[in-house]
This record gives sequence, structure tokens and C-alpha cells, in this order.
Amino acid sequence: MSASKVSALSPTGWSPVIRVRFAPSPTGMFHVGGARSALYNWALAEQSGGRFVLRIEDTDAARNRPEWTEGIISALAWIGIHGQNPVFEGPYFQSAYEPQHRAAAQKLAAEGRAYFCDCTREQLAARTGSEQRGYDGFCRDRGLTEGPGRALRFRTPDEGVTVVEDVIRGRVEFPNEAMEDFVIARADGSPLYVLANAVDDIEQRITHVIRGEEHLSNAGRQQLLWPALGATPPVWAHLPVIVNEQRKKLSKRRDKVALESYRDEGYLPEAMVNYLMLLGWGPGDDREIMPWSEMMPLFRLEDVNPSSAFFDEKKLRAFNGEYIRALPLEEFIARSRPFLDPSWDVETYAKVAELVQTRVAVLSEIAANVDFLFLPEPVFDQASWDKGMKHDASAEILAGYLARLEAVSFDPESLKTALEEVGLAHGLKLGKAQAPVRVAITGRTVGLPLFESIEVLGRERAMDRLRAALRRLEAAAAETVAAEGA
RNA sequence: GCCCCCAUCGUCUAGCGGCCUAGGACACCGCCCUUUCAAGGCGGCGGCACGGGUUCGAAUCCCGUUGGGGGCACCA
Repeated sequence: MSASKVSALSPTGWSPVIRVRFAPSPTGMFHVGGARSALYNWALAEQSGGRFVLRIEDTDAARNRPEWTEGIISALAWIGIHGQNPVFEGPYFQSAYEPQHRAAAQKLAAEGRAYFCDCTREQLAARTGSEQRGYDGFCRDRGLTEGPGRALRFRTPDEGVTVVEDVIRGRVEFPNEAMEDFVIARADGSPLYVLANAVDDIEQRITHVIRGEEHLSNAGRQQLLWPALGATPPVWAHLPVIVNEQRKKLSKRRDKVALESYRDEGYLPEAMVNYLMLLGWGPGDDREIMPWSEMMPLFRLEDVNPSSAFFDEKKLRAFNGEYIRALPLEEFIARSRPFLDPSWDVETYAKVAELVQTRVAVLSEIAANVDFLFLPEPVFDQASWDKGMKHDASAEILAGYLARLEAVSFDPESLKTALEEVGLAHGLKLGKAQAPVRVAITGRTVGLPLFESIEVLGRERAMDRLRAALRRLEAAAAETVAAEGA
């Protein structure tokens, strides 16, 4: 990275305690992009013995809902960010600080750093000939006093540049002539985000503002606001946006972005955290799968990649599979429970859990692997049935194996030998011979090792299923004959 | 339209002027193992956007072009 980048230590170089914040607004499901921002903030706070401040920016009453706040807090806890850790501070609620925001606005107005403006959108558009031209400074020197219909605008410099020293991007310059006099308080006196956010950050002694790139233009404004409010600007770091396959910023409407939905699908938080940390940053060596405890101390803000990153669920899945397989068996069984039907016997599940563990990438895939053990009869779909029974000798295999099942010793080895022998009589290797039996027993063409499955199912039920499959085969054959006859 | 950011395999990244014939991971393909499917092992495919500089030497520094993205609310 370029030498112009500022130190991530502190704005002034000597402040001993790093204070970062995560400031989501409760306007929807908790987003994976927010989760990554939170994690980067968390890592910095934890590794430095600093503080992570959670501030809920709930000042948009129309769009806020209390359950979203709950969602944020529980989602953060899921990825390991919670009040049990002394690094955590808050949550604070922005709405509680409105008096301070208003006072700041008053102060700026009193000092002439901000002025009142009664221009309507229509008037402005008429003057500039555009809907997207920005404010033209019409009311700058009209000396309007506070009053109904009058918003408060911050007076930006006319010349020069405003510089944002960003840890990730280096020096970012905004020509002041392109910075419009932005509104900091509405006509009704209520403060806007750009002001409230800065006031809170100052009040809460935030040293590092680490947030998404979509806030980079706000940083230009806030770089002006902080000194106007008597404070030294923080260290800025604007993280690259996370994009979808179209390279567009992930959106709640288009994309699967809710952390909750990944949790519900059976992604492990450890895998999610690991994956998210690597989305825009790497530890520098060739390791990728790494627990938080090892990753956290390695994280460096200045090493964050400035370019946007694609959220690749395929890779997340792969990570999740790694984490699932690394789980001790007992732990895997415990974590499986929410994804099993409550009526299913856990003792029975435990007998095959080890076989399941290497076959699922997300926990929600477990059920399809083991449901045949618990249902009165397997779930058949026609395609699987046809595929499994496609060999001409299927009925004979089933019948032959059924006969052997009556007396065979009920262990995987014996069960396997028996089928091998039945197959041999028809010139079939085990790979072919197991197909009809597998469908008859499990309803599927792929799944857990067959003989262990039969063992756990038990002799009676296994034999019943073979008989049922035989009947089904006969019925289908009769139907074919009838159809041909007609 | 205006302001800003970005640019290494399809994707996420390593790379911070010579260790680069560009490394790893996911995905994909092949082989091995194998009762299906996985897991595992081995191997393969595949990239420095383009054009100018600077330098003995550039993926690395500078400029431009192109391409992508973010922002432009009396939302946060």
C-alpha cells in the first residue's frame, strides 16, 4: 500500500485506547456486509485492548422496528460479538442523544458555520435546471433566522480541498467547490444522519471510524464537521462493498443477505466468521481456515483490500463443510438437533451421525440423509426409483436379498457379503447390485453407506421395505402389460 | 450529469521494484480409493485489463484509456 496512508494507531499518534463503533440502523434483517464491518471493528478492538461500541441508529422512526434491533443484537452474538466480552460497550441508542444533536446544530448556527435555508426542492430544481445538481448556496447570505420551513445547512469552504486520510485508500481529496452546503437539520429542527453520527462519535470518543465504502462521501462532510464541533477527526477506514454476481452492492431486495437465513440453513458461526474475515483481507500466508482466536491478532486494517468483493456462497459452503467435519462427533450430534425432526429418536441418529458428518456441507442437509430411518416408509421420487430399478434383474436382486436377510447375521460385513453373493448370481458387481436395494431401503440413489443403514434400520423393517418395493415393481409391470394390451 | 473509489486465475486472495516460469483457496476437469454419494490423496485448466512512461530491472511506482462500482435526500 502507498506510503501516504496514515497509521491505524490513532488520529494523533499517541492516544492509548482504540475505540471503534458499529452503528447499524434497525431497518431490516441483519446484513452479511454489516457482519463483516462489525467483525473488522471487533478484531481491532479486541487485539488492542480497546472498546467496541454498539450504537443503534434508530432516528428514522418511520423505518425502524424494535424486532430489527433484537435481530441485530442476536446476530452479533451469534458471530461472537456480545456483552459477555469486556471489549463490548453499549448498546447505545442514537435517539436518546437527540438533545445533544440539536445543541450541536444550534451551536453551528450561532457561530455562523451553518445557516437557515427555506428553498424547496422545486425551487432549487428550477434554478439549477436539474434534479441532481446539489445545492447552489442561494440562502447563504440571506441571513434567515430559525423558523418554520427553514432547514439548517452547513457552510462548506469555497476553495481548496477537503482531505480524508483513509487507512485503506490513502489520501482521498474532495474539491471544496464540489461540496455543496449540506443540510444538517430538517425544517422541524430534527438533526440528520451526517450530524447526529458525527456528534455521537465525538461524544463516545471514537478513534476509528470503520464502515462501508458507501459512506466515503459522508466522510468528506464529516471531516469538515468534526473540527467545526471542536474535535479532531478520527482515523477513517472505508471498507470495500460486498457485491453479488452482477458486481452490484448486495441488496436486501435482490440478494440473500440476512445473516439469519444462513444460520437457519445450518451454517456454523465459526465458518461464517472465518469466511467473512477473508472477504477483503487475508492473513498474509497461505492459510485460510483459521479460528477467530488465531485470526483476530493477525488482522490489520491497512491490509484490507480496497476493491469490492463477491460474496461466494460456494466457498462459504466449502468452509462450512470443513468446520462440520472438524467437529468432535458429540458436538456434531448436538449441533444437528435443531435440524432434525423433533419426533426422531436421537439415539438412532447418533448411530449414523459419523457417516453423515462427511456428507453434508450445511446442517439442513442432514434430514435428507437420515429421514428413511424414522419415516414409516422412505420418501420416493419417481426419478430416483426409476434410476435405482433400471436394471432388468432388479426384482430378482430384491427377492434374492430378501431371502438372505431372513437368516443372515445382522452386521455390515455379513449384509455386504450376502448382497455380493446375490449380485454374483446375476453377474452383477456390488456397485450395480446395491442400486435397487438402496432405493428400496432409503428411497434415494445416493446416501449413507448401505449396510450400516440396513443394520440400524433393523431386520424386520428392512425386509418390509424389500417386500414393498417388490410389490411396487409388480404393480408397475402389471400396469405396463395392461397398457400394452389396451 | 457531477463527485469519489477500484482493477492479479471464473471467484476470494498472496505479492509492497529483482526471490514471479506469479503462490494458495473455492469452483471446474481428470485419475486413485470405493457398495452409492461424500470425505481423502494425486494431477490439470486458468490471471497481472490496455497504452504510455520512470528504472539496469515493474504485477509492484507515475500518467492516460477502458471497464466496473459507490455516492449525489429536509434516509441511515
